[in-house]
Amino acid sequence: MSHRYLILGLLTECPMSGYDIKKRVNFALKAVANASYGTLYPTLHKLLDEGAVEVHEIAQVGRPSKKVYRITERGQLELQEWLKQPPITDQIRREFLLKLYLAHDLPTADLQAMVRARREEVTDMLTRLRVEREVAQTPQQIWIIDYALQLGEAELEWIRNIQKQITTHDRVASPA
Amino acid sequence: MSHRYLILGLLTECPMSGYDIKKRVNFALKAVANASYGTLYPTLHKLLDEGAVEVHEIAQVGRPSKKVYRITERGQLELQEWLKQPPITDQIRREFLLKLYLAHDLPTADLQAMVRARREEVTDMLTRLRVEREVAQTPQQIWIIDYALQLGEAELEWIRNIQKQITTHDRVASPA
DNA sequence: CTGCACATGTAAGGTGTTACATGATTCC
DNA sequence: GGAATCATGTAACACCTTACATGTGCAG
Repeated sequence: MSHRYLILGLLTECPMSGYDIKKRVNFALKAVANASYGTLYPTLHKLLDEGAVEVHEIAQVGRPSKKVYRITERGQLELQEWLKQPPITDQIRREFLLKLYLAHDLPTADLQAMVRARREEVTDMLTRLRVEREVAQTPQQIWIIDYALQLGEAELEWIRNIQKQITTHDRVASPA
Repeated sequence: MSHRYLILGLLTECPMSGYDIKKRVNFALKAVANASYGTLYPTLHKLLDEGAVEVHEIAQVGRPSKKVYRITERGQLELQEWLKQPPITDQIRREFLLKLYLAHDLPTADLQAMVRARREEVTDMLTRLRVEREVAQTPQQIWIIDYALQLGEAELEWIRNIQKQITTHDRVASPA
């Protein structure tokens, strides 16, 4: 349901096509949201049916014509209503954590490899985020990136701790 | 798909009924997973069909008979295979963050209320987690709780920062 | 000439939640 | 008497991803 409001929210910034919305989500919000065409286009059609957006088809030379959607007053009201509702509390879901929990009888070396892989993944993510932070334009965008950075750093610290525990409770595999 | 392995993994600890599995998930894993009966029972039936688990019905006095599921060798092999696969990287999804991002033209007071509410939510969560940490029994359970604690504390710090920014860029509503 | 960016869409399938249905016992 | 705990299950629906289908122009 919140894809609906994601779209309405982005159309508040400026009118856009479905294709543009996807790029925008991948640029400014990829740390916390995503939108596939399979969701995006049907949702736009539905919003159109309900009068929350309106559309203007724009012909282009050398490339397919685009449908630019603009939010209506009605859509804006609906968005404001939603924003005023208390947000739902999303669960932390990490397949990585589930595996770690269930991995009690996996060989220690495998467990260490898993944790090491996750550490690298988080490190890479942090690097990417720091680059993105430089090019971010609005305070809101920076908030989102800082959120992801803060969580990533926290996870790294947690991982270092786990690694100490795994190393000490059993023999160590040669580090990669 | 990972509910399947969550169930297999818990049945590795000891044979259980569907009802028991739910309690166990809510106890040891509620920070990172959940299991509704609507998923649990159909998944158990499927695992039974495929020979990954076996069942023994146990009659009880004064309450419904229970079906105790036990993992088979085949189920254990499947679980080990899955554990060896690299975990998928789950996205951070927070409706709260999305609202914050989209709330640029919401009145400052509303924005502040939203952030304050989130702060309280996280604070409460941390309190609950610290209690749970005391009663946790295995290192794995403590890992999970520590993960949630670490992230929660990171979010709190981030929130304090956001609050400073919101306060300064506009007049302040009277604090609650 | 291969692949990417532009641009829109549909269909099938997987995954999961909520609500409903049933029914005994125990605690307040 | 009402609510919670024990215990199992189904059905309807919401939601989302993947893969497919289509087609042009430009850069390497």
